[in-house]
Amino acid sequence: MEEYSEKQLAILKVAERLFADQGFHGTSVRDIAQEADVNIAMISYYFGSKDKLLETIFRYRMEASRKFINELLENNTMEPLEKINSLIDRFINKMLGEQYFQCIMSREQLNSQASPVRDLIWELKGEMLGLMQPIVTQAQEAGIFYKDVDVEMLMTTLFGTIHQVIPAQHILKKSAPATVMNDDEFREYVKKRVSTHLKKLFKAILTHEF
Amino acid sequence: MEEYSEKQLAILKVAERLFADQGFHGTSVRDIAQEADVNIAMISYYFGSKDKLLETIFRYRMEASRKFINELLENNTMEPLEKINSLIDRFINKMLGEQYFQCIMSREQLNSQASPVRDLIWELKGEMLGLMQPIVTQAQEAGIFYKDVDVEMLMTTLFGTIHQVIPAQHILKKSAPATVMNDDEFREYVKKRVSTHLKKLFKAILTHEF
DNA sequence: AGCAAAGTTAAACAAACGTTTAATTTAAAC
DNA sequence: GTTTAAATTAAACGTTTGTTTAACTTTGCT
Repeated sequence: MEEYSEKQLAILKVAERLFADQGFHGTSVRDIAQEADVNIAMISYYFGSKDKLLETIFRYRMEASRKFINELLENNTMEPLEKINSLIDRFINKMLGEQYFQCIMSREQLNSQASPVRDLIWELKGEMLGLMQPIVTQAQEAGIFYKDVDVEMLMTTLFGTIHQVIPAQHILKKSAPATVMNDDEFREYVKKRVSTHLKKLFKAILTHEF
Repeated sequence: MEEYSEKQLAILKVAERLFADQGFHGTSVRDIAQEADVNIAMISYYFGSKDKLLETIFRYRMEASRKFINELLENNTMEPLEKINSLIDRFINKMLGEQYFQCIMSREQLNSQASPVRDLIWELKGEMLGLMQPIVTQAQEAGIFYKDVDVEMLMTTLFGTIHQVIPAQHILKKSAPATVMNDDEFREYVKKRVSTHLKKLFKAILTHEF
């Protein structure tokens, strides 16, 4: 658990945005330095290398994700379906709230070559699966959820849908209702739409009710 | 509709694999030339530039996708749900059959900067949506499908799930049944698993039956 | 004030990048 | 067999890449 100076945070923030928008190899350290308004040498000075800068971004975000997971583990008073719905909403909020990082994840998980970053990704995904699995299993044993469900694939659908929505937002704007929207309103509109869709999907497949 | 020589096809094939595995900017023309066993200059000679090489790959694959779409449009004798199921299976087959290209699409659709390639992607996605939309609408009007369904989001789920499965295959191998599998058997196993999952999901949400 | 460490800078580094050149070989046409 | 165009090559092109250097400034401590 390290702390970062303002300047370091500025670099991390700019780098995250540029890596998301143009890819890791599509972004030069000079681009980052210029937009963050620091000297090029500071990136190596602070983070060691461009690779380690990416790794730092990952560890930074993943630490937050771990906390996020642990918080979710504490909700014990809810009904199974309420738990699932809460989980869906929290996932949507989390992932759409850090879209730049999610873009980087989308990209990096495609790399065929093994790397520390790729390992971190699948480690985290495993933990997320471990979050939903027991809820479903428990509800299945209690006879509340239907037995014949592939939870791993359901998690894949959850991730996949949200990851697909992130770059699709340009398009969703066109099919949105004609009412004028500022950025915040549109963000809420998207969240609501994904949330409604995923909750319906999960409820239907898990409980066979509507 | 152009034709390509063997050497050109060799370059396209190698480039597609490398772009998928390491990203566009992560792959050098020297890498491509070496693996395709041609001189570096041939790439500029044939395709003009590295950018146009990527664009060529896209146009090549997209032409096939267009044909694919037109074939799907001709199935008129089936029941609505059969049509959907057939569509799901064909999508899975298509996309898992060209995984390298789908990886490139996954990456390129994240680019924030406008480009010919990005336009092509969303154009194609629109066409795919236009493929499912009328089937659903027609069945809704006939009272066979439930009214309250967000087809655009459903299509997002379809794409998202499959796009998420492609890089997740390493992991799926671990949770696969212990029976020994060669590559072809595993590929079939994955297809079957995704297919079963998606069909259940679509049937539940569209018909409210199981 | 004086000193040591940390922070910051412009400049330079070698390596890798995409692309082009000019020379040579191959193939096809007459 | 000669000619013309296409294919292929090794080498060089000028940039850009990530990283390092060495000089300089700021900061914090005694």
